[in-house]
Amino acid sequence: MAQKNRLQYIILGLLNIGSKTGYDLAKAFDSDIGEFWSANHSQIYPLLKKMEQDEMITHHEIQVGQKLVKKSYDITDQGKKNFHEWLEEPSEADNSHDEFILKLYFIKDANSELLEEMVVSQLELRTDKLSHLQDQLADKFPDQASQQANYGHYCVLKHAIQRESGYVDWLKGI
Amino acid sequence: MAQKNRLQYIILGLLNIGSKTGYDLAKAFDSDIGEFWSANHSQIYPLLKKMEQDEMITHHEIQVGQKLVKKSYDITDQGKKNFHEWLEEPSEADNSHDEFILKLYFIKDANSELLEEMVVSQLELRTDKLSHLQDQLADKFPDQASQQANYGHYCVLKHAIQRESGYVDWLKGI
DNA sequence: CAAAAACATGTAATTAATTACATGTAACAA
DNA sequence: TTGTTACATGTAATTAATTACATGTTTTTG
Repeated sequence: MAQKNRLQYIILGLLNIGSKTGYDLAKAFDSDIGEFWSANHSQIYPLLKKMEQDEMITHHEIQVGQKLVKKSYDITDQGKKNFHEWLEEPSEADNSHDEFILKLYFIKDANSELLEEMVVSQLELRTDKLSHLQDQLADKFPDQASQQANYGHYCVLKHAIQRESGYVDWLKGI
Repeated sequence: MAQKNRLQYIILGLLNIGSKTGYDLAKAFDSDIGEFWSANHSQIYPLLKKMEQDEMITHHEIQVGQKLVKKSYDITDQGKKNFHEWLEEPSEADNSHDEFILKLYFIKDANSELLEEMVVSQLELRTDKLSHLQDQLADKFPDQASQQANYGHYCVLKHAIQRESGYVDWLKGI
């Protein structure tokens, strides 16, 4: 395996909401999901083909206008099973692509038990990370002189702390 | 071009600070830089080779112990030029890999004019984005019912706003 | 009605990135 | 001294992702 192929799960999640074309899926990355993930149509169309081979999804054709036939994709039972297994897996606290946010996006029910579990474990992960960052700050930039000496690095660390701290606050509010 | 190959600039930035081995560079992604970027040694070593061919860097060998010879890399004038050109380019407000943070990390001087410019343009970009997100929230989740109906999506949008808002505050503090 | 924008679907070429494979040295601690 | 951890450097195989190429239809707007 080279990567977790999370795009696959995003597609499953989106199709779990309802039937969609490749174009619809691609569009989702221009708005909502684009907030924390990106994908191009040239990545989506081949993946849809592969996912259909793997029996995660199927498609039906829709006649539109005189000539155009579009493919609308649907999630299969196997696809739903895979999607839910992914949701239940622990999420890494990656700095770039945030898998937790990604999973959260697909939780509909505010009172879901899964949501509760997800938030608790993520909160643990993030508070650990925050205290680690705070240790680093104290260690590397103990005084004003050291802060000024490497201002960019100092700012970035401050930013990471603020981000993590905001993240923790937000998690607590869920 | 398939991507911006920002790893190249990170390496230039790190070598601009001082001579380093491939191992040193790889280690940087376990601590500081790991906060907002990732790279493996298997990506770094081949890239170092390529960058040396492109005359961005050179290396000298260091005898250590009885047998081991390590390669310590240095940035060339051309490399420095390229690095500074990158710093001066506008940074995208990507959601995953944050190029602005990346550049900031390499700014030493708190009173640098470049820093001032960078912050101003990034602030503009980010405030625009924030207001766009706030519009989205008002549009998609106007009442409690809509928030509950799609709680995960609501949380994610709230998170994006909180993140952007924190980002803007942090930028203002630089 | 004509033009433009949005819809719709793909492939090809290239580059980026991960995981796994592969090997060996040096320093340090028990 | 022996085992473990950290240092050190690569390659190979695979997958992920971007950019560019390619084409055509439908809907909307002026």
